[in-house]
Amino acid sequence: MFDRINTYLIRHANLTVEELAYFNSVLQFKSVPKKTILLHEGEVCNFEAFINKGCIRMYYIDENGFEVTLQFAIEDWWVSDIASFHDQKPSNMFIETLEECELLILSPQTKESLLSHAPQLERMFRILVQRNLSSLQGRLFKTIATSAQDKYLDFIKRYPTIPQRVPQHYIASYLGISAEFLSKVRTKLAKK
Amino acid sequence: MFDRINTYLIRHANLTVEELAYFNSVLQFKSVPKKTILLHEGEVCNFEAFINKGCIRMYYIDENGFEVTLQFAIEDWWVSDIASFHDQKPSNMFIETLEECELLILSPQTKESLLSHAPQLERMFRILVQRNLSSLQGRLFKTIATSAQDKYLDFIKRYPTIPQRVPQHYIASYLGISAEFLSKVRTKLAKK
DNA sequence: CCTCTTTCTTGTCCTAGTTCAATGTTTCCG
DNA sequence: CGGAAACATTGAACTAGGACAAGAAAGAGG
Repeated sequence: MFDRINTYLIRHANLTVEELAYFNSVLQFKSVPKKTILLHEGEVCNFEAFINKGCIRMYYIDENGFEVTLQFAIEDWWVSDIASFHDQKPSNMFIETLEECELLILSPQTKESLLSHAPQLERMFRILVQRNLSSLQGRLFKTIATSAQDKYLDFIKRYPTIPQRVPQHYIASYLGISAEFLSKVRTKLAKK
Repeated sequence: MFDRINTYLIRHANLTVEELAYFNSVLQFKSVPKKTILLHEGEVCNFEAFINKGCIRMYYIDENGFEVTLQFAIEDWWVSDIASFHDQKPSNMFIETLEECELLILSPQTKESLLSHAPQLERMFRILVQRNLSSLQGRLFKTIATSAQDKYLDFIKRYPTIPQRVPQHYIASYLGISAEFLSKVRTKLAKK
């Protein structure tokens, strides 16, 4: 049950055996069915979840019901609305399982106590957020600067396993194009 | 010379007088003329700079010379390509002064020693990055989901002082629209 | 195995925003 | 002060991608 996260933690932080055990002991295991909304707009996000198994989508919805997928997350990813989690303020996004999921969950309190037990985890979490930021920066650039086709090609290259796991119209909403247009892009690509 | 950053540090971290003094002692002050490129694509970013005075722009350029402004930064902001700074790998962005600037600079080494002297700064930097991430998430959403006009209105509301300080076509490149179209949006708005 | 729902495709028409080019306006610096 | 850059505006022609509609495929769950 903790194999996956322990491999992850050993790779990303320098923990003693005791710290690792403590980390495991504060995690809450949760098995969640497909299509469960883990966080609803307006709610305060009270989890930071490590995905042991499954696939999750984070997304925004605007006043007109228009959806934008912020992120797909699969095994070995952490999922949370950090802003909402950290400041305990209402979120403006949704987080939803796309498959049946096994999650290992930190609450604000357990995270706090974890950080005081093993302060070097501050560093791990900081680096995690930094990588996230940096990849989002690159994504914003591509979103603005490239054509729908190039964005799609880039996506399947970057996340080759995702297209097999999630409906195509979610990918469109990640790329910032309509589902119909993505379909057209794909048929055009297939003809080559 | 350190007034501004000390006010900032007192607000964002819990430092003793000695820690604050140490922080000041490792900062390198640098006065930089207008239109200076602080970081060029391909270079490793070796600074994290606090803006004491002035205005800075971070941007990407693609193969066709198309520019995307990632961020404007003014007084009290930290500027850096964290990914490049942290991993000491080549950057793919540019950082350029738009006005004459006064900067207070951390190098990778001084930051490291700072963090070992005052570990609670880990937290401050983590939160800094988190806020950044979260505002970038919101921006990506708006970039994808809203019209040019709404993006512009949102921008001037969010950053009311920036339009007075930076050329309009840079704002267009921040919003992800052409300079010409921004001009049209503005004249349309003015007619109301 | 069948049915209901979700997802995907294809076509037509339409529009927000682009590109290009020309002109006007500032700014800044020698 | 004057002239060259840099910046902003405007218009005309064009296009990438959107919206809508209708049908085809494909799951999934009883």
